[in-house]
Amino acid sequence: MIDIKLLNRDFDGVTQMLKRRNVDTQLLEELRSVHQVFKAVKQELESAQATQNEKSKLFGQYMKEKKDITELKAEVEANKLLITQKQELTRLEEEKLNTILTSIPNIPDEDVPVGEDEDENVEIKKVLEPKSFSFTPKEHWELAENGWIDFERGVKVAKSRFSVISGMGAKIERALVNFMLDFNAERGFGEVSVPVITNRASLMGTGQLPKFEEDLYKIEGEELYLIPTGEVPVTNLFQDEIIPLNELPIKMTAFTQCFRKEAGSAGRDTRGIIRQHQFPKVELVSITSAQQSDKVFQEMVECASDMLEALGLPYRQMQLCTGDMGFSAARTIDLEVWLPGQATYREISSISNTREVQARRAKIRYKDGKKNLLVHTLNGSSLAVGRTMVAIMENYQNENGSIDIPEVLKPYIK
RNA sequence: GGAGAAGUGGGUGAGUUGGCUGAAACCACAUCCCUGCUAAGGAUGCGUACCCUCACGGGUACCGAGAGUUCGAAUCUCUUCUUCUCCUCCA
Repeated sequence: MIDIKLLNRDFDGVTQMLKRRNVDTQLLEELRSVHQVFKAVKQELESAQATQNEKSKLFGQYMKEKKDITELKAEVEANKLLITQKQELTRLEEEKLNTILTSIPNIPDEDVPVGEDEDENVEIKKVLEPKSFSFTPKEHWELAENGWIDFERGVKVAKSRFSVISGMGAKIERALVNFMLDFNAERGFGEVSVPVITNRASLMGTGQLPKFEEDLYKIEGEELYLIPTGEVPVTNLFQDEIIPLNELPIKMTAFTQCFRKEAGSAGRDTRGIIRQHQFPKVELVSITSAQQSDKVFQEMVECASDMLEALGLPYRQMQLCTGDMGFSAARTIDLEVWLPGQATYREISSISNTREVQARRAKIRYKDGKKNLLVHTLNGSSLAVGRTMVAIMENYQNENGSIDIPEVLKPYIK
């Protein structure tokens, strides 16, 4: 949700910035005019309410002084009607306002490259040379014949895009989670364990709702949803709070399962566990002041990057262009890991600074002296665990189909 | 799941025969004064959001949430959520 005051103050500037994300200028014009109408109507409402308060006070006086109240009563009654009308009007305008407001994506940072889609993302750097194989490297689902991943049984107990990890695969998955959490802890990210089901308010707070409902699993009969990412519960931990400045930045890490319907992804990545309805992920979330946010963003990018390096997985950093960024993000850096089986880099982490956008929705503020300011919220995967396992399988495979285990994971595997 | 009790500002906690209470008091906190030594005393300020105003200042809403009764509700009614206690149940 963008800052409506900023839009009013600098309409052309905001319009320019949002144009880079293909937001229709006309929509912004409409937003501005709806806001004007809303303010006007609300003011009329408030002045009618002020009258009502005044007259009601008089009423008490008259009663005490035993004065005649029939005239006053008539006035007050008429005014009451007016209030009801204005209330209805105000409600309608506010609804319109919110509908537009919640449908506008975040303003990209000025230095974010403009582009249509992922083809125009900009590579920042490549780290670690993909190793060359003396044989044709297999894809992870072929390697999974070693028993690490059981696709059929996943489908049996649930449906397609679910799988079962077993044996050494399961041990590695668990080792990865522990390794990641420890790694993050060392860099100052405090561990939290949170609900994987959240309410509507939380999903509104981080921007998944109202626009992306079709990709969420909803609990039948309740206003509850399975989380599509740990970002939702962790960020919303501070929903509606005012945090003292000296407690910032708050840096957290959490391991959760994530659930996505993958609506609109039919036919993509149908083999393997790259795209599942349920997947484990270790998440990083930070809550910072405006001044801290760039620095912490960098720390998060480094944290995830160094983790890949520690695991010995070749990757590249990509700066997403305006067209490829998520709805709430002002800037995003994706980490893409090298998959020898596919001979391509695939997303394994995505780190975003949403600036004030989520904070405004979730009402997360901090107190700087006497002022209450919106925090900046940042989130990023500290690697998707499933995809990390895929990367390990493919990068550490031997010709006979066996898979070596990265050094850093060995202490975690008994 | 069943039966009771309760939900007020950062905290404790008044207010529940409806109007003068957005809300006493105390604590905490902030600034200033006094004092002078590791403590104390005094003054003032101290919720959130939106709107009007260059500013001083003013308006509206909010006493868990939503709806209702009323000229007027923190105070009455209904719904709902949460917490606590007692059962029941359970990893």
